[in-house]
Amino acid sequence: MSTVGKAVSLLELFTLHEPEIGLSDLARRAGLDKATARRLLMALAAHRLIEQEPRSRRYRLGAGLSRLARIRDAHFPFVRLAAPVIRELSLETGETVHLSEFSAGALLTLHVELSAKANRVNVDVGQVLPLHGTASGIAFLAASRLEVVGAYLEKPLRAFTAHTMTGPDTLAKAIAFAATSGYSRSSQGYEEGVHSIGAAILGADGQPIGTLAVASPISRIDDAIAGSQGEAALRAARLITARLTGEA
Amino acid sequence: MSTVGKAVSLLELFTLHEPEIGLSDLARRAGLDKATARRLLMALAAHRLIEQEPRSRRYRLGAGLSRLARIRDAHFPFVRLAAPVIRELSLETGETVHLSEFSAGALLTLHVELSAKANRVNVDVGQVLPLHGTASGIAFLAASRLEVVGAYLEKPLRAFTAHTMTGPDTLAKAIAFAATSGYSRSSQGYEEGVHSIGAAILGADGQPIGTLAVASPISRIDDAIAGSQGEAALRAARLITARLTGEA
DNA sequence: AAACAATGGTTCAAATAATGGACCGATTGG
DNA sequence: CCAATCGGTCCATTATTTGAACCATTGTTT
Repeated sequence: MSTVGKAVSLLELFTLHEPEIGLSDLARRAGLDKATARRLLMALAAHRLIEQEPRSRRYRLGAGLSRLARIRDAHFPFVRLAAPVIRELSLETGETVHLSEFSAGALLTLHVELSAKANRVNVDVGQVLPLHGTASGIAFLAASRLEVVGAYLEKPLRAFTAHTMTGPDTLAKAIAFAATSGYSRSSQGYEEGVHSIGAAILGADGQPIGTLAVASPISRIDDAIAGSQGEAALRAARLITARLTGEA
Repeated sequence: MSTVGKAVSLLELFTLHEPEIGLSDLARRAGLDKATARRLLMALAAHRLIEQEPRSRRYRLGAGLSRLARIRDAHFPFVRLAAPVIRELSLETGETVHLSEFSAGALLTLHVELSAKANRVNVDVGQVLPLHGTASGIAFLAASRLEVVGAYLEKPLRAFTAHTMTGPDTLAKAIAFAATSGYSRSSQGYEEGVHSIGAAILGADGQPIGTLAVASPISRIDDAIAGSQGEAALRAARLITARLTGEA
């Protein structure tokens, strides 16, 4: 791996649950030598992508990241524009709703609005979703150009649960449903007991850039509820698309 | 410079005003070979810190930065922690109060609490403040290490109004005042008719990371009021510092 | 249309920067 | 009090990065 890749993989070790990590720990988990890890951390710290807590000497993500993210978000205000719509959709459906952006062949979860119910689906920001096997992914594929879909379906597809759609035929069917109805549906394709409804968000060029999805415990879902969630998800996705492309 | 440093300096070429840059341009500005720049960009793109617009083939900051910034902000909630204190200070003084973070040689306004009065100072989130010429900046310099201050004062300083302090001597005096009293004072240094009182917020290492400032119409200010605003600003800044560093 | 000057992207021998085992002093915990 | 772990440093060896020369393509100028 490139040196830069190693440095970035150090950054990626930090999570919401573990925002500060010591040197030895970082080196061990990244599979690097302690000396190497330290040199990389120092290089990152020089640009404020990493900070070091002076008391404990542990490392954490730096302010430079916030700065760079602000620049990106100002130009590409996906989350900022979508967040209120996502929240509204969560209140309307009473379920957890999450927003994802397409990036490097997968969907990256950017924002989550959790259901207020005790029995709810939990999704983490930062989670990477495959294009097959999640409602978000199917909705994304359904909005993509055919050549993109074809290229994706050629590769072997991993099954995450016993219900994951891996056959090209069943997937094509699900994609066709999403293409006609405007929303996709996935029952326990990624995690047992979770039902999801997805809809694609489009960029200014009409190509999909991300998705939103309503995730419910399967026990609360029947066809009528799924249908109304689908309509609501589609409306929300179209609203975000319109605002993003300035057609508001 | 380390390879990692070069890669990060590529990221730092993107700004609010120029969020997409082509390969040759990036290489030229970073002082790197085209081939080198591209390899670094590819390494960054593999981790989603950079994206490439497929049509124009230009590069932009990637979604991974937003992800990492979210993790950092969740753990190091500068604005979230400071906002209630800012609000309280605004209510106490009856004036507009704003919060800034040091970033790339200047202060970036992150949060504003406007005065309830009709005649008030308006400040915008996102506004960039110079270190000289604003009360925030003087307070920041007064809390910085001497070498940082020296380096900054060496460069020629722009005058924003007829009252802007640009001479090293007058600035040194203002900094000295801020260093002893804990708060800085600037009268019409950045905008005519505006009087400001600033105080620095410190990180865990004792170095300043940002500032807050009380901004009033100059017609409402006399020395006694300025003094009480200064004491209040200092208390508020210390409270935020304490909460940030966990010494609450 | 032809010539031109950019652009993004690729290759490979040479040069440079990254690597990691050994080591140090300081904490920590049994 | 000792053993284990921590963060941090050193430097000969090694592997990665480097950049001039090279395409193919695009868009501009003559």
